[in-house]
Amino acid sequence: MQKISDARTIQALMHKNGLTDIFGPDVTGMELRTYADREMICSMGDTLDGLYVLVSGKLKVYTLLPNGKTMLLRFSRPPALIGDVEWMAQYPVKNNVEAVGACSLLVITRELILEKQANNPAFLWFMIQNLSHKLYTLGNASAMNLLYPVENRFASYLLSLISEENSTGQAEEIRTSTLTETAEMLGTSYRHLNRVIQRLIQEGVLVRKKGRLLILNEIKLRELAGNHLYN
Amino acid sequence: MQKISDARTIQALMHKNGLTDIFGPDVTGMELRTYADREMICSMGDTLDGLYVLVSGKLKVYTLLPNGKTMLLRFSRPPALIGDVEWMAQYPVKNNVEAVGACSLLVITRELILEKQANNPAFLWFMIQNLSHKLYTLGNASAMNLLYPVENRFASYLLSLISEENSTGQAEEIRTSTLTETAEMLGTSYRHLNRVIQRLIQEGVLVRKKGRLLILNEIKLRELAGNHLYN
DNA sequence: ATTAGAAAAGGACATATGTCCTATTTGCTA
DNA sequence: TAGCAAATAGGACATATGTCCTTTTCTAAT
Repeated sequence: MQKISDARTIQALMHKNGLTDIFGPDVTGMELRTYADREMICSMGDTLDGLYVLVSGKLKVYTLLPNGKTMLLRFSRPPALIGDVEWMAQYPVKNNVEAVGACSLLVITRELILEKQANNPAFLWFMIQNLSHKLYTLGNASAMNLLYPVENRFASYLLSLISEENSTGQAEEIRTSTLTETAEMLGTSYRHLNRVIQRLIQEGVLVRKKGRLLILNEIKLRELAGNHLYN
Repeated sequence: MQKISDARTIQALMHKNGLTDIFGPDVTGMELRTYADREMICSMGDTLDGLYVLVSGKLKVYTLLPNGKTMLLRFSRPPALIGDVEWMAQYPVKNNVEAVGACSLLVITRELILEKQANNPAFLWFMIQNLSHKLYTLGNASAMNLLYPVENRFASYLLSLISEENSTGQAEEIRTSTLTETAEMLGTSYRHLNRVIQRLIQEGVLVRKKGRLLILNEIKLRELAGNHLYN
């Protein structure tokens, strides 16, 4: 993780992400942090030092279950807030947030929030809209998790991870976890996930290549994914 | 549903539920509505005319899935907000909210919110804390739905429904749905729910009596429920 | 008391998934 | 290049759950 203090860069990102309308044009106390692939933005048990706004890249958000396993909550893309639930309502951090590829986040420090924004209706509305959106999408994901079997959910997971197509017209999985970790996050066993992968290979939807999964039939995969559970 | 306009009653309930601190002492534009058992507070597709605050009784909140089935989201007890997600972020109503027993709700009308509260930081903070709490508990419920089999989830469901113990020391299920509806809301089949009930009867946890389920071993039921999924 | 419809109960068979374990492959380090 | 640990793959057996259907019980109306 690297901190960047260049005020012009920060100002430009704020403007680009509509944050100037909320915080006003002359705000100070904002930081820009960049993270490398797989770097943790925050982990369970952490105390957050502010709110984080994802302004570029993608994040994987997952939680730890009582049985020690993990469970994927969502992938986040800009603009997304990290830490709003825990910080505002003063709950302990219970989700892990991990960079998928390089990411940049603006950090709204605690002082900025407490001293200047706690009574700013524009900022509070921003929070409300963000929380409502998360509640809405988590409700959808929760329903789909209960309703759909692993095949559909894995299809959605893959679609959340594919890189741009290479020159052969195929999309390639961005490997962010081992298959064991992926199985855990999808709430299934490694054994069963492998059955699902095997079946998708037999159906010509996927192919293994050098330890990666290539998507041969993206249309079919989207069909299987239905509503994107993890977006 | 009955509307009650007595200002003294409304003022007393506001004070009792801490709403005077938020809205101020001289607020007008609030309504009190009482609902009978099984009456709908709102249904999918409705347009809400304000925010609802549950001040007495209990509500069952469930959603409709793409396959036409329902799924239980939570039981709500006072103080709980209804309609905050949909109204604030202008999403369509996608949950059904149904009274379990007699209920009373204060309705904060649209005019009151738009004209007097939209820039009231105390009110906005109230919203934020409510949304954060819902997000936190839905995340827990989502995880448990994925992690625990029907037996545990049904145990939690029953514990959310029991009335006070009768003189024989047993708790009795408040029947709010047919078993078919209950199975749907728990995301399982009627057949499987009946297997689970059969097993719990064989284990001496439950007994059937005149079409109702009596809880014989509440300790065991709480053990099975673990974290209360639906509270 | 009877009847009809709804709700409940459960058989039979199927699929989805979990657990436990062994074998093979891959990747990294020396 | 070799060795070792981790990751991957899959067999065998088990449990959880779904689907489809028939039978039984319950409830409400007459």
